[in-house]
Amino acid sequence: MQVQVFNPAQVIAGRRTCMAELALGVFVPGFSMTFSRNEEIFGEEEAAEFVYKVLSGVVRTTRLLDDGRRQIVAFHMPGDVFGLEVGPTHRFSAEAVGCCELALVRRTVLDKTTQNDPAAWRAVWTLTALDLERMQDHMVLLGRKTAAEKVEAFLADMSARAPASDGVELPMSRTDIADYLGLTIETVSRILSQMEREHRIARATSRHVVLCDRRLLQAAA
Amino acid sequence: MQVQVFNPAQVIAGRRTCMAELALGVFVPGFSMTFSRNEEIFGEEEAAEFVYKVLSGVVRTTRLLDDGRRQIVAFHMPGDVFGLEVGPTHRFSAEAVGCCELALVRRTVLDKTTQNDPAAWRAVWTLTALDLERMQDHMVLLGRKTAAEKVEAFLADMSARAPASDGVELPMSRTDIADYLGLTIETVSRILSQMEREHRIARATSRHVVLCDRRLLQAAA
DNA sequence: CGTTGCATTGAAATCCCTCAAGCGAGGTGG
DNA sequence: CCACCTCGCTTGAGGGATTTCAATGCAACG
Repeated sequence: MQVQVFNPAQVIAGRRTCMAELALGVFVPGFSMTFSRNEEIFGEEEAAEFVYKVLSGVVRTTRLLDDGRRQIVAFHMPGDVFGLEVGPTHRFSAEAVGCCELALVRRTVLDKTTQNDPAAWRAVWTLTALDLERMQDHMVLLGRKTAAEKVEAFLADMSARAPASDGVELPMSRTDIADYLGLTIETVSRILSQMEREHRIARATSRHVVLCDRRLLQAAA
Repeated sequence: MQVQVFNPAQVIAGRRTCMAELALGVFVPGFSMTFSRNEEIFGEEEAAEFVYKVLSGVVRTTRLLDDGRRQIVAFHMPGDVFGLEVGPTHRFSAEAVGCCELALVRRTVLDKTTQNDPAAWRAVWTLTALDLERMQDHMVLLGRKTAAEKVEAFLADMSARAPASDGVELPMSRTDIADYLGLTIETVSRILSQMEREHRIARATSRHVVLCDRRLLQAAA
């Protein structure tokens, strides 16, 4: 997949300043930016200068192996914060799944905010800890679930996080889904087709899925 | 596997009070306890009353699926902290891999410490964030690596975290290794045998492995 | 010396991947 | 407006990595 590269230094001119509520009750000055489809937000090993919050659209964070194998570590939906690191550099890359708008906050600014504010620290910790919980759940999926179970869990999760008026609108490609679930695009496609044959889902378009199965809907709630 | 159950309320009598350095520079009053092989430290859904630090031995945290499939989320080595939750309950169970000694700190005591101390909060956040980093690395392994790569990565990791005088002393069973790597015991065993045939490792006993391969040793460092 | 638990090994089966082709929507240029 | 291309998705056939099932080995222990 072709990925455009974004260099923050060049684009600062196009920023719009704003106050971002990074976590519950923690407001910090930052600015917002838009990214187009597949545009790189930051890359692996890059200096972690900013913390990001999704205002609209979806972001994926990914890890690449030398031979091209890719694992999507997370999808970030509106309201989600990402890019906060312990060390000085990012440990994976982030790209816009579709066109999206982000709030950027300088790491140094965030540090200054939390320096004397335990409540702000608790809020930041909660963000990270909730992220950790999500990762742990996903590890069980990656390590111990079958392809069918993976896709079902994914649909249920997306249905909960990005509900459309009628069913789920999947913002990402089959390749993204596969790299998130540890599968191939073909397997994802086949399982969706089979679920449709069994009337457990219906498809308006390839990206718009309606959940019909009782169990799926329950898992989504 | 048979798992004994531990009920903290019954055992408080046997505790020894101590000051635990939960995170760098953060000392809190707690007490220490010992657990025997396969003894349950806490269970899924249980109230998260304590935070734990490994003093000696190894602990595994696991998630169980209804049909018995198991995923080991992490192994905790001496110095590691585990059991700290956002919500009121534990999200997985923890068991002693072998006989081990833990420091227990009441969650309420930790909360009181961090309440007015941003530095303590930063330390706690760092613990959680480093945990998150480890989980993210492990997700790539689970989702995108072959069985051979998984075992190699595991040996390298254990070699770095639990180095023996000569090679690696694996404290956990093949079942534990398999459930950590998303494989079966048979596959783990076969790959170790194959690595031995190729003189990439040597085995003193089934639990004591010596790394011979250049690449493995490099990965361990 | 039998039992028990853990580890290894083999043979067969299965799930998922790889390779390859076809399909359909959307965009571009003649 | 239609031919043509591209890109993402689907489908099929075959193969391979890993699991499953089953048996054996081996060390510790009573």
